[in-house]
Amino acid sequence: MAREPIEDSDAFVTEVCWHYYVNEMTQAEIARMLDVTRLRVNQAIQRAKSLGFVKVHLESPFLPRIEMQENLKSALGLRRAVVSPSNQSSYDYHRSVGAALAALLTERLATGQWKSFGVSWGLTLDSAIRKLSRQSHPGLEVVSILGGTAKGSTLNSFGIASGFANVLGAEYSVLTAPIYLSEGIDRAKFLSQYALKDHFEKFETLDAVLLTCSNVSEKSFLVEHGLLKDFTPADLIAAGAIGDVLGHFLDKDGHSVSADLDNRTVGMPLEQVLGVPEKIMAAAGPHKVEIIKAACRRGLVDTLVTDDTTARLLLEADAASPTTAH
Amino acid sequence: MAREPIEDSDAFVTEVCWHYYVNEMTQAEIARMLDVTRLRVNQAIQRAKSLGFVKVHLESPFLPRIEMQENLKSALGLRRAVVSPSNQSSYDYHRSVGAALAALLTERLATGQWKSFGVSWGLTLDSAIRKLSRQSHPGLEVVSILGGTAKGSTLNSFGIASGFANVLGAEYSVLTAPIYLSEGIDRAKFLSQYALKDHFEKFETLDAVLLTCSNVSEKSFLVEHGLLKDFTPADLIAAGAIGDVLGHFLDKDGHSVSADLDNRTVGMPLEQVLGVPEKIMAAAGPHKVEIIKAACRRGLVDTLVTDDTTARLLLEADAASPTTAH
DNA sequence: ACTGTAATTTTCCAAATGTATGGATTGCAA
DNA sequence: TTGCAATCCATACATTTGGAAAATTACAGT
Repeated sequence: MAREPIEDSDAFVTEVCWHYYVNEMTQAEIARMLDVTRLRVNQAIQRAKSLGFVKVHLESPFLPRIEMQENLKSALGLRRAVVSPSNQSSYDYHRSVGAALAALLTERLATGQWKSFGVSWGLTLDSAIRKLSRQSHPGLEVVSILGGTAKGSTLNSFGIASGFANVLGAEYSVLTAPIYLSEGIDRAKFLSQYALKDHFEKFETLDAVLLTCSNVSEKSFLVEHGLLKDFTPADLIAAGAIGDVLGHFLDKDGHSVSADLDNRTVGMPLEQVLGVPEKIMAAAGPHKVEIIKAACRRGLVDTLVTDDTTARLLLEADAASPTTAH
Repeated sequence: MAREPIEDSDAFVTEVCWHYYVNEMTQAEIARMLDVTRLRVNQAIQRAKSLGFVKVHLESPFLPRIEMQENLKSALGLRRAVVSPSNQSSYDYHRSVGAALAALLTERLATGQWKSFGVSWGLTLDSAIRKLSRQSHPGLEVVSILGGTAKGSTLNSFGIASGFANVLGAEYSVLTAPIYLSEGIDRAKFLSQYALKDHFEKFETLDAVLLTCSNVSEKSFLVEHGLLKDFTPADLIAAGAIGDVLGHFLDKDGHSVSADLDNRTVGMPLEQVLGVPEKIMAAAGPHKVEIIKAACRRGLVDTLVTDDTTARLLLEADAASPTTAH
């Protein structure tokens, strides 16, 4: 080795960003003032952006899609729908929906008097965390409502709950268990463990849950990393599954296709979800259209956060199949 | 007249900003997608910025100046000091300090349990309002602690209090009176008016006040627009005045130079300010160094929000004059 | 002192952004 | 219809930004 990389301290990065965003200086000016190269300033700003140091935040983000939101509400029987504009050309589901969820969550935390809310996990929630501004909610508890997988630590059960809690200035409680129990483990016995029992009791008093969903495919994170050997995507599809919510694979009407798998799933039961006062689902992408509709039909969702691409598909599909209304 | 300017609706502006800031599309891409000219997109973004639609917000803005903050605290006997980096080349006092005050206020509102706080007026507070994100504090009341002037409506007493209340989601109460009473008006009688009496009583229970200050010069807003004919800047300077806090002109030690003028000032008395739990002064600029020091010496300040240019001058001046310590 | 390595700076270039200008277009009035 | 006035558009151009080479520097081991 030859030379240590000089680490741009957080203080330096913050100062650069302050000059850039607040004082609206150009990068070259800042470089001259602080006597560093422009490159360094440029990198500092980019690092700050990627680290989430700098949060941009639109004051009234949902004006443009109001009409679509209204249509979604009536089509899917929702209490509230949030549709964010997406970038059709380089389509990234998570970014836009994450930001919209962050804005919604901030609003709900400010006005609704939540004492605790449940979170599952996935890229969408991870993205929301990175869009949230730091807040302080001392009495609030973030409760993980789904077991985790071995891989993918940050967007796993643990990382998501603690991530929310950290940025919101809240407490958190994680579900220290795998999402699916291996064969041979007695579910009742496993769940009766001291720590788990306490945790499961918290599900009863949640003021809200943040749900996600996914379709059934090899690319799905859950299928790839979490699913048990005994269940293949093909099996599930054959049984009518079109996607999953909280690890439960559902058919078109939102009913579980495998009581067997349900029995091994460690997390909040869907029946219990139905009783939560605010059921917020954040999901987007053409491949999620069907499972979103299924989840709505089952009554698992009262607030849907999605993007306009997905919303359009949801409305089209809905208009095409008149059976939906029931 | 020939043609109406097509007004870019808020919805359009918001959508453009969402694509630009959240989806990180280029202006050209957005223009193509929405089928407008790039110029229009560019203008929409600029308008959004100037309207305060888009708020940028750094997560840990005060790391860089910690040392200076500590020095200020001990030099001026403060409980807390916030020093924001300023743009020395095109120096604008208000922008940077306004943003710093906005960040501090957001933090205090989240953690401190304020029921009401008082505000004076001026460009610095106006700038802070425009940096604040929309919040919701239903139980909070913003109380104007200083009468107004006829001119300069937005940064006047009324505009500042309602501006804070609006963005913070709070109530407000304004002081519907001129800052200085004309000669011949009986102060006691005037202040005993029904509406004013109620308002003055609110001063007793304020959890905090946001103060500003100014020096004595023809350029000072207060001197230019609010001051009575009977008092000229020259008179005040001759009497030892170096600036004003809440319309009271003070000397080096923070004592009023004109009991006569004090008697005509409509606002919170300085004696009463001393008893407020949090006394936050936001002020910057070389011309304010002396009055800031005077206000601190009088004990009118326990939290100072300023920029690094001013902080440096405050510390230099302080080191030069050993009398300060007392 | 020499050399190899790794990081930084310099330099350069392409893309994106901000701004100005002449000409086309539109709405209105005579 | 014509002329006027104001606006919008296409274009061009200067600045700023992002990123990627080539050149330089600092360090460690020989």
